[in-house]
Amino acid sequence: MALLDTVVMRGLSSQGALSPEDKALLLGLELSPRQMSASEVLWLESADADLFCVVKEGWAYSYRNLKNGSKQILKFYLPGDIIGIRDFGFTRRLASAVMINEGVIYPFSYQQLFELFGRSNLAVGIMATAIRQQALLSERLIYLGKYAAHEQLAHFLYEIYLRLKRIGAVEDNSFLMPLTQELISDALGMSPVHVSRTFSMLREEGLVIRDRQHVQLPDPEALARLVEFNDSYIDEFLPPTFSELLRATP
Amino acid sequence: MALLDTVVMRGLSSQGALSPEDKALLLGLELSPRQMSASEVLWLESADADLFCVVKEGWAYSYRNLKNGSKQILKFYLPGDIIGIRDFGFTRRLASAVMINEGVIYPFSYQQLFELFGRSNLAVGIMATAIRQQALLSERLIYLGKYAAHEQLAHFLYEIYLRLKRIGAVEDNSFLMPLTQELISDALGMSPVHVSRTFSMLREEGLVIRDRQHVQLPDPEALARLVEFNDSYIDEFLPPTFSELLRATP
DNA sequence: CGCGCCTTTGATGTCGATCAACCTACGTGG
DNA sequence: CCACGTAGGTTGATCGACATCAAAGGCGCG
Repeated sequence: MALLDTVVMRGLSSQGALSPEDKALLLGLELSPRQMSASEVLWLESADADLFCVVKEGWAYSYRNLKNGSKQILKFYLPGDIIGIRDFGFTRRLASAVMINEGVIYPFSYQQLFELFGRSNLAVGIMATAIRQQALLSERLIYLGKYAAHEQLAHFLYEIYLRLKRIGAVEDNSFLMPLTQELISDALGMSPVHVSRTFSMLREEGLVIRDRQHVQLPDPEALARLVEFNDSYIDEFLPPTFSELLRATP
Repeated sequence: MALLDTVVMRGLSSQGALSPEDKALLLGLELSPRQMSASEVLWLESADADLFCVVKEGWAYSYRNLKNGSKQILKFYLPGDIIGIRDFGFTRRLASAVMINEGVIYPFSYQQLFELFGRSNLAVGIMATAIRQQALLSERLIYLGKYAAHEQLAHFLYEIYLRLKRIGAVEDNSFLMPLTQELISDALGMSPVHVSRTFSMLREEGLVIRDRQHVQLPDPEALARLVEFNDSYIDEFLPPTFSELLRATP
């Protein structure tokens, strides 16, 4: 359970890239769920790094505290995401991780991952997960660099929209987003007030309707055009050629 | 040759985490060098992704073109770095990659990587490389978010300094940096003029002396303090516990 | 020597930060 | 059931960091 629920593993599986033994190995991990309350801390920056977490229910985020007292959010984690991959290969956490609302997570240790690495196909899956995270980070970086606030926010919302859509959490172009404007401001590196103004701007243009946690994108395509969104880095699981290579390699 | 020259693999090797067979496998890859001229393109955004490149000599960078005509540089690659890991797991390149000055690279295909994945220890090494890149990206993201121009530039220079130092390319606190201010501006998301002004500011404070490609940091520690640099994400190769786990796992 | 690339310096404009007040929804306890 | 407190959100006024435009000063190279 749980690791197979991961976004990437589901993709691998649906492409027939996982052998029965691979699946058995994943299932054999025997992860035990842990109930988390809102704002509960998974770990703090520079704590010892020794495990990952698969998010089953709820949202979480990772962040770093800054000198000036504010913080920079690196990523929001939705159900199906793996938290902690960033720190794999380091002795200590590079960022803190905290739940946003209540939820359920499945922790699993580095040691368990090592066992999976014995099977090359799974190594590829884990690797792909890590790379995908990096892709999300790159996109954010690009938008932080030279884009105006409304473009950043639009891009951010569209990313969330796509990620929720692929786990079936979007209906009628609307979804639940348990984020305060302050959290969003910490992610986009702007002030909370400006996030508010920017939401107003997008509302007036008919692109985003938001009431507390309810968000609706009346015309997602228009939004995508505004931000020139290249969805491949979210929609794609693994390239077709990979599945072939994986089946070919013993 | 070449893959063993990689920063991470050298780290792994020095910790005794690579078995003789691992090393043999790496050496057996038989990579052939390719001479590159300045500004030569490795690949363009959305080209088919099918290989990596180990940088042997010279500098390179990856970037994305933006709507407004400018570009965002994602990363500068120095000798010992691997270019293209970001795209592994995607069918197409997420960013273009270009040489800065002339140099030598060793291309190797995805297929060759798959063969390495059969050996779990090597999978871990590759994985660690990818994660490390992500860490660099995270740091940049943090600095783009809420920091002033002089802090960003200081952070950028100190990162380059550390990376060059670990490959032995720093002498007397000074090094060669074949970057124009325009390239730096594209990386930091600010205007070229402001990069110039910011360099002046750092010079007046006695933190950075720059003449064309020659950069000297009279007091690296002062710079590190200014940016609260946490070098673990560059200095560290693999945590000691990893080496144990790797030796333990068959 | 003279052309181009890189860099520097000055003047002006603007996007978003900051400070501050107010408003709304919601939960708590009297 | 209402009074109140608190967290989140909106709106206005002011200010500053950086962008942009423009011109001029090195430095290397053909």
